[in-house]
Amino acid sequence: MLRNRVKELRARYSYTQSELGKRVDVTRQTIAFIEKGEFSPSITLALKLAQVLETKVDELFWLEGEEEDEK
Amino acid sequence: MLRNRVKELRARYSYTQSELGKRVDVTRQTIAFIEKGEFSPSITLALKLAQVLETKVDELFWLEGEEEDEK
DNA sequence: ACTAAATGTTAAGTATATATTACATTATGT
DNA sequence: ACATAATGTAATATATACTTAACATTTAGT
Repeated sequence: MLRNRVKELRARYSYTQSELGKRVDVTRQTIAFIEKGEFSPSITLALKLAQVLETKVDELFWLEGEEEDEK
Repeated sequence: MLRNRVKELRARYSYTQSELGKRVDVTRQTIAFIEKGEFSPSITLALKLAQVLETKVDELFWLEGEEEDEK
């Protein structure tokens, strides 16, 4: 399960979803999806987000709980 | 431009591409593509790789050079 | 030299990230 | 109360990550 702190850090900088999206070059819907945890962004986007939000990727995103694949 | 140290760290652990793939639950071709820098993996995969290779995502992957989108 | 394992690489398919458009709801400022 | 900005959310389309399968080349062990 992928978790993240994007919404929290975005609030800290008082960025709107649109503003943040513009800074990392994606649409506001993409930011919204990420904040809702609906998908796992590319690492390129994650790196840009960490850069803009002045943090480390490892502090912005992390894996939590168990994997559900029993493989 | 996305760069990474996967091949280097994989060598340090003497993992084969297949072994590493198995540990992070992708195929060896996916590992090969990443090592060649052919695409930008999901952050979920990047986190798993960092975990298995005992490093941080920010040390495994980084953005280099200028963005080519003039937008 | 032989064999098997590891890697390089390519093509075609599937899954999913991201864009675009659109509309509804909520917050903010006047 | 009104207008506008910000957010929630959903549908459809496109780009790209990732899989599967296959074959060729290189490497390591005997």
